[in-house]
Amino acid sequence: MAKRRSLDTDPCPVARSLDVMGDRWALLIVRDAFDGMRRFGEFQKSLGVARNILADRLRRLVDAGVLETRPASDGTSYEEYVLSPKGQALFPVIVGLRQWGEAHLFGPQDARSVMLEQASGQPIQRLALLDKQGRPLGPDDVKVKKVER
Amino acid sequence: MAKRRSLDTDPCPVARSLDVMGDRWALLIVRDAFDGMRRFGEFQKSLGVARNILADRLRRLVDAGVLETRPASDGTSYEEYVLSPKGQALFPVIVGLRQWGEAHLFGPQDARSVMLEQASGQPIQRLALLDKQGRPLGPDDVKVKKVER
DNA sequence: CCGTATCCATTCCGATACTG
DNA sequence: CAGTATCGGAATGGATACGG
Repeated sequence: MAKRRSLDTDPCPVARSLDVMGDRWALLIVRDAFDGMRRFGEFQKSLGVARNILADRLRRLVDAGVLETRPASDGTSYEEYVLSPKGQALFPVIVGLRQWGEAHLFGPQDARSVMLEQASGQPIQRLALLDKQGRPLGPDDVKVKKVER
Repeated sequence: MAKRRSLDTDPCPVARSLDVMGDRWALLIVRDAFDGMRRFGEFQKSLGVARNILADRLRRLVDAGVLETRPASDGTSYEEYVLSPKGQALFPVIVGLRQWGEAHLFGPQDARSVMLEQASGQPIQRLALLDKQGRPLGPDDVKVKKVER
């Protein structure tokens, strides 16, 4: 009784995304992968997560097509975990969470250890929805359209 | 033993965001709030979640400052839950998850029941990071800068 | 170093009964 | 309708031992 209902067939794409990525570790693993981490031990050290949990989450992300495995580049017989194109497409989500956290979850005295900037050294202005003319949109400019198929 | 470690003082803003919003229901509640839902029963019906869980999650989101309560507008003695400015700032995160799900979690035969468009009726192009000139940036254009405080 | 297996505590979640 | 209280089962997470 009381089995956890999967959202993988939910009509809402937000729900389906959360079914895959909506737990404590998945998006942190993806964050680290964007940071260039590939090895089991790198993730484990960065996250401080138990190894059995990490192994389970990596497996799920591989099954979901977010990560891909490849033979270790250092000749050892282990795996490396790299973002697939599908995983790379999560970039805006990671940035959105980062900017929200920076703006609303740090006090004035609080240490900020990371911030985003362009590779050129310029700070990034913001994350935005663009219309076809490249103009940024706000919540009130957007509506959800119900579609039958 | 084995107590769950909180991430609310983690130096990474992504981790702090996930500490607040990184569970199965929080972002779905916020999604519904963006959709105009305010009442306990509306959320419950939309999510199908158990009422005790919903009550707990609403309380946490209020405590976190993501939602605010106000007296019911219909004269009843209950509460309404509306997004605070802090909660509204999650808009890009919701949109990012929505677009990722639309792009990668629906098969060709699969029903899409919702899609985003501008209030004007135009489809939205995409979610992007903007530099100061308003140009969209990709993952390779961005780096993380470590900052001491 | 990379995992897997096992054990145990905590947390999550659904069902249901109950209150105002 | 809007919650609260309680229960039991499932999932999560940490520690640790073990094997490749």
